[in-house]
Amino acid sequence: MAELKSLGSEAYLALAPGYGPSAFAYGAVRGAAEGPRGAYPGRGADFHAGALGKSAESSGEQSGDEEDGFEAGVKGGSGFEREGKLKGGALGKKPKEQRSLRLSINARERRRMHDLNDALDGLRSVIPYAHSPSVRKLSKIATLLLAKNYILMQAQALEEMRRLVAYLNQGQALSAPLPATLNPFGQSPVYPFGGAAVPGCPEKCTAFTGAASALCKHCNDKP
DNA sequence: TAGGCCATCTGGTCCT
DNA sequence: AGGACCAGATGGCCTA
Repeated sequence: MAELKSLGSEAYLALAPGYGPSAFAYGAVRGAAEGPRGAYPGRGADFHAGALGKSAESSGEQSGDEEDGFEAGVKGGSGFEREGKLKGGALGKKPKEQRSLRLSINARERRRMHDLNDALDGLRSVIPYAHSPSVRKLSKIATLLLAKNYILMQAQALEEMRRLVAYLNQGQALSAPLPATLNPFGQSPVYPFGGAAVPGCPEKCTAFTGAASALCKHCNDKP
């Protein structure tokens, strides 16, 4: 599970059951190239011949998206469509109008899904995981679950920071224990005191948390 | 070959 | 009426 190295935190990897490390590993290992699939026609990516073949062999009604100016690939589709029928919708319209309307609706839906995928790509780009070309990108579900956990951990880190600042400023006693680490993602540690020891370390650090603070470089440098 | 993931089509529903 | 959103269905690709 080398692909998980970049994450470096079990808490961060605590995805929902079924989408945990094993499921995540699947998504991460498949290779970032993404292959022909996941490439949208008209988006500068090659469209796999299989889909085009399917398009040709199906009803022939789904060849595309004139409005978008590209030949839409066709995978799947309902039985009705494959039978060359247009069920429901656009009732009372001529078949040609029905088909035109259907193609328009399909194109809109395709654009909507592309926008959704773009947003997911944006989310992937800000999630700390292996963005290596040799590592397959996260699946959609893994992206969402990872993002959720990342947000939770960031909130946890922020809370510890606030507690420490409050303690140092006011000397108030804090009872709640702090997270063991603020470096869950294998990134370079960021210390709030510019890489220096917390003033008064180690007395204050141990008094604050009962153990060395993850926020104090001096504490973390100790073997 | 089975299972996972994905793109696409489609009809229904809700909103403007 | 038209568009956005959603969920189901379908089939292709890839990996174990």
